Amino acid sequence: MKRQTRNSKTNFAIRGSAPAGGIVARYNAQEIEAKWQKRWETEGVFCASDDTPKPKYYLLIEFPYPSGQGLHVGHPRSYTALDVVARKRRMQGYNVLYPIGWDAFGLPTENFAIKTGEHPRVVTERNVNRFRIQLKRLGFSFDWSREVDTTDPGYYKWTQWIFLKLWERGLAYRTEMPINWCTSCNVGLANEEVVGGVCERCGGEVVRRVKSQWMLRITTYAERLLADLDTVQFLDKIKAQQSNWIGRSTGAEVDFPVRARDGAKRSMRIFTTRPDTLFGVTYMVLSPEHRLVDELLELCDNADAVREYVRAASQKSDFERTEVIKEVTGVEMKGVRVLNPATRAEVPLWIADYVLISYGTGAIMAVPGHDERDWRFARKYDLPVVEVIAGGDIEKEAFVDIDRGTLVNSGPLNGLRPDEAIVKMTDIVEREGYGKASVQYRLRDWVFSRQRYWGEPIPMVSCPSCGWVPLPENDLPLVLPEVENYRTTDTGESPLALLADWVNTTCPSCGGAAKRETDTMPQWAGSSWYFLRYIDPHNDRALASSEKLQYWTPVDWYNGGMEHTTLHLLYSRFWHKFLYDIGAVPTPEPYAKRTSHGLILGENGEKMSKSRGNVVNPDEMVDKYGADSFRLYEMFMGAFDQPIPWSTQGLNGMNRFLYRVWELLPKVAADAPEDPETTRLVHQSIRKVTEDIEAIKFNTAVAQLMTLSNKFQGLAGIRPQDFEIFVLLLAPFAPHIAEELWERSGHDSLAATAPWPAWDDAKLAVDSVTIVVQVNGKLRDSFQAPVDSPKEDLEKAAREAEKVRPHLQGKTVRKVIVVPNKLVNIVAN
RNA sequence: GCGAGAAUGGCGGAAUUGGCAGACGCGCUGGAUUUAGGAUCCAGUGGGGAGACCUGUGGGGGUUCGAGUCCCCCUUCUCGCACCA
Repeated sequence: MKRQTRNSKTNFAIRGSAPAGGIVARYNAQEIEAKWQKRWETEGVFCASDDTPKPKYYLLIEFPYPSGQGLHVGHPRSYTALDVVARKRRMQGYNVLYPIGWDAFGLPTENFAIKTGEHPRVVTERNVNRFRIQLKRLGFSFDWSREVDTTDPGYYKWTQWIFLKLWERGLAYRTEMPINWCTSCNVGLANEEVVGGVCERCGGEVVRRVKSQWMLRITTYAERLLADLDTVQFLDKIKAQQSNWIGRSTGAEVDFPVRARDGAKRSMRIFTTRPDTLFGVTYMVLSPEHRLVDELLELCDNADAVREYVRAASQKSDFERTEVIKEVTGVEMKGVRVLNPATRAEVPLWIADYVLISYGTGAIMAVPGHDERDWRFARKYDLPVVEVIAGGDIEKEAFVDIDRGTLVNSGPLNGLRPDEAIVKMTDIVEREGYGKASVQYRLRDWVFSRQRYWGEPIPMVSCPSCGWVPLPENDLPLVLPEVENYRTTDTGESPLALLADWVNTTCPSCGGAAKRETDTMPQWAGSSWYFLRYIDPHNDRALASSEKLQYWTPVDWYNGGMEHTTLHLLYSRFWHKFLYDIGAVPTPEPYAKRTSHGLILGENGEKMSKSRGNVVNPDEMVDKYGADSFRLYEMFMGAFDQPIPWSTQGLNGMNRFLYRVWELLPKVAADAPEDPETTRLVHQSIRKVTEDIEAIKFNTAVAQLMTLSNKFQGLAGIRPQDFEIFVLLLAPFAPHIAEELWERSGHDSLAATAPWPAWDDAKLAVDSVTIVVQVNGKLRDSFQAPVDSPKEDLEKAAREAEKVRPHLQGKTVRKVIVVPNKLVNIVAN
């Protein structure tokens, strides 16, 4: 029996010793937290107002995917951080919008449905309910009245509407694209489901299957997505990732005439960032998927070998094609020659899969002397290597340095530096008419189709006479129909393809028989604009009213994980810019400021996951220690942007801290004397907590609160005004206990709506400072001196300091450095 | 390979216009109180040394009266991208 009692989940603090006098009840987190959560909710304290003279502040977190596992302790790190900011902003007089919703379409739910046969909607609803309960227990100041759900037809109506607008503007189109296909599950896989070249679930072989799919022309926005990074406050590393992903390169496109035995006029266009090396071209390369390969196939002397190479390349998975970097392969198109327009020399034409069809023009000029890949290839197939930039040793390796070297063997470019030669050659190419300056982006268009059930249906109809026809806006939302089976079909179509009644429809344009699109949208779709819906979540006439958008956009502060700082951020910026262009939103950028948090790892320092068995459940933590301790620990555990292992013992420490804070209450006394040191610490704390929250240094803000609490603990009596400031500073971090202490301090109003404390610079001033004395840079002594003492006084005092004199014995003082208010360093030998 | 970031006690981490290294917390040690302790309170806690002192921020150089902090070189780790012409 005894064992059982000891192991039962009870709040440790309840078992603490009775407080002095026994007047105040012991700290009971559960009781306090339930009480204040209820009061906040009944009074609607955290509902944002759409009609107030107050300045607005819009805080956004990445909305959660409601998985079957429920919340784990990693989720609340971001939510708590911005909750701290939200609560502080309200106290500072802002009208704060801090919303929450569900990114509920997606694979795990669908896979669960496939396994159990339960409808994804039912599963989603259950998961959302669980998440909601879990989040509410943590006391976040979300405006729950604005909750959105991407799977709600009232929501995805507008996701579909945006798609129609994109189609109208020519930004949505269809093309053949390969998908990942698991040969064992017989199902199309998302990239993240392919791990190490095999299916994540069954370990089966994954091959590429070409399918016609919807694409979004994000590349049209590449330049603006890059340039406008200058107009937003994203952490530098986030900007760097965005800019790397867009990957702008400048260079030139050059047309090379192709000579084949039929004598027809053809040319091959290439992109190069190094037009300065044009004189060093020794062969040309087409990617295996290039149009010219088909065209030239029958004109070359080794058609069989070429056909075989192209076939083999197409069989390779993406994984194979990119993984085996060291081994380059290719095949020459014998009998076909390419003319270098600059030198008039003929060079051979090769096909190699190190050239990608998806970048530039899918064809390159090979300069083995000055490009590593070309060098490797030339070595393997014994192709000539010509030096056109002196400065390296091209026998040993390609000389790719662009900052040094001199052009040689290059006619008009000889003697120039590479950077000069690039400019000059680009001019020549343009003047002579066989090329032009060009900019290329690494960014690819966005594959927008998923052959899945649990996503937004794409509102398009395929008509044999009209082609692809959009649904009229009035027909939106196109509701996801019920199906019997959630598996993709054997042909790789979405399960929707099996619903003849749904697929077969009439063409909105000509009224003839037509078929609906059966692909659905990717999970990225709903999450690309959700922050706009929070602004006006129940509007059925627009995605949000323009007045409300005018007031609330842009999001003032968006925080999320580093794992979403490329794709999600880029996609939503793209959609937002598009919406801006069609006049649907008032700002060109969605987020004014973006920060990111580090991952919370398991106690063993490894990534938290069910398979590793190191997942920590926040419910258990809250049961045991309370939401306030939990929130404090999430903020205190380490630098916000660093990954950090969880420690339940550390959380226990926060519980102890709150217990000590609670025990301060009986010491608060109206007649307590003012202690100048305490007053100074109070004002220092106001300043530090105020500034640290803005600087995302939540851990040091909490540490300052602990320091102040420790100071209070050492006093015989605490002045009420000092204690109340402490309570208000604590309120954003541990809001429940703060409300309780605020109430017990005699307030009827809420701490959540009290004004944020202001510090007084005059109170920070000190009248004496500690002066450190060094001899030859080593610390020997220290003494107190009045602020701003003259240098002479400090030097004199330093020379006479007790522990200093022995170190000066028998030495000559060469120099004395005096830093006012800080230190004296005596140099002697 | 490219890009970004990091390396400080037993652990998480503080400290950068260069000026007392280790704030704050965890853990640990000793003590008090207790029927009991994963409760609470008090004291201690980078390493070495009885001590005055010596030594110490991944490694090696440098600048400086003075370097965790600035400069050069190197090592290791984390994240993102990866044959992008």
